[in-house]
Amino acid sequence: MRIGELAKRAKVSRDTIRFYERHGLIRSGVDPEAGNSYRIYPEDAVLTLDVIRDAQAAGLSIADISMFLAQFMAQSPEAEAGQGFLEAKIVEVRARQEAGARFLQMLEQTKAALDRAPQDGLDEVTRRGEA
Amino acid sequence: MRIGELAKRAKVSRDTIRFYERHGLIRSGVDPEAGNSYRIYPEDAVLTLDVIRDAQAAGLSIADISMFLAQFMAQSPEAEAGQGFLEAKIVEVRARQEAGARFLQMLEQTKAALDRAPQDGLDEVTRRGEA
DNA sequence: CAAAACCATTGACAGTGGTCCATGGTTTAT
DNA sequence: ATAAACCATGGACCACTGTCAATGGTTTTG
Repeated sequence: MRIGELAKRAKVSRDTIRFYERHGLIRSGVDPEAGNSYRIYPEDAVLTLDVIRDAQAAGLSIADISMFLAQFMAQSPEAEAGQGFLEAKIVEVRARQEAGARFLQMLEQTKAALDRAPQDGLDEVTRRGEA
Repeated sequence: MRIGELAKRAKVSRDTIRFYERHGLIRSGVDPEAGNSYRIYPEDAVLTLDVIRDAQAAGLSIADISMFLAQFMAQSPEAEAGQGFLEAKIVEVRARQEAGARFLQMLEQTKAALDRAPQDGLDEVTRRGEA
């Protein structure tokens, strides 16, 4: 498919796709039949873009995601080097998820306290936090 | 305490503390006794910096965190306005946590597949993904 | 067939989250 | 009392993650 359709299906801008492609997260080719310079993206590029979104939510940088996708796609037996990378990212992401979960609880407790007593402070949460 | 001690205790740089302060995430005063311009930070600034870290892990921007802290500290009954803000952030963070968890699973599965068969592709994960 | 819609490439621009440096003052330790 | 360590302020600078605009070519559609 061409960039416009991919953009629409994956809900990202064309420019973002080009940005990712420049950074090696997405690959494309050209149709040799057609005499134009239009890039053709494989169907699974949509899925790749979904993965990129999730990876970003997990806190990975573009460079990280590029590494990950290389490992993930790895048809070639060039693994080994990236073993440590995956392990490191797992540790990192787990920590970030835990921190995020902690903060989510604070958000929820804060809202709950404010719902309960919209006109005064929220000592409850603060006291609970001190436990 | 002074900025150096806070920096050490919270494990952030002095410049980062100043950056946060400029953006309203941290507050400080000066000791009127001392004739200097050194800023004094309250004990709980350490905790605030911890919260900031977690909030960033949850994907909040500095502006968001500023809003949140204002709600959280809210001694004043100026709540109401921020009710919707908290709700919105909760929804947002939950979604991000789920996406992050999804990606973490991919990471784990990819590593597992690579551990199992370091020299060939990782069709298992791919096939599982297609379910 | 002409306009509208699409595409590629290049490079400038923007917002975010810091970091660094220069300058000059203050405190602490030797 | 002097050097080392600390502090404040201001502004320049940085990496990252896009976004936009200009230019010129291609396809689709009415």
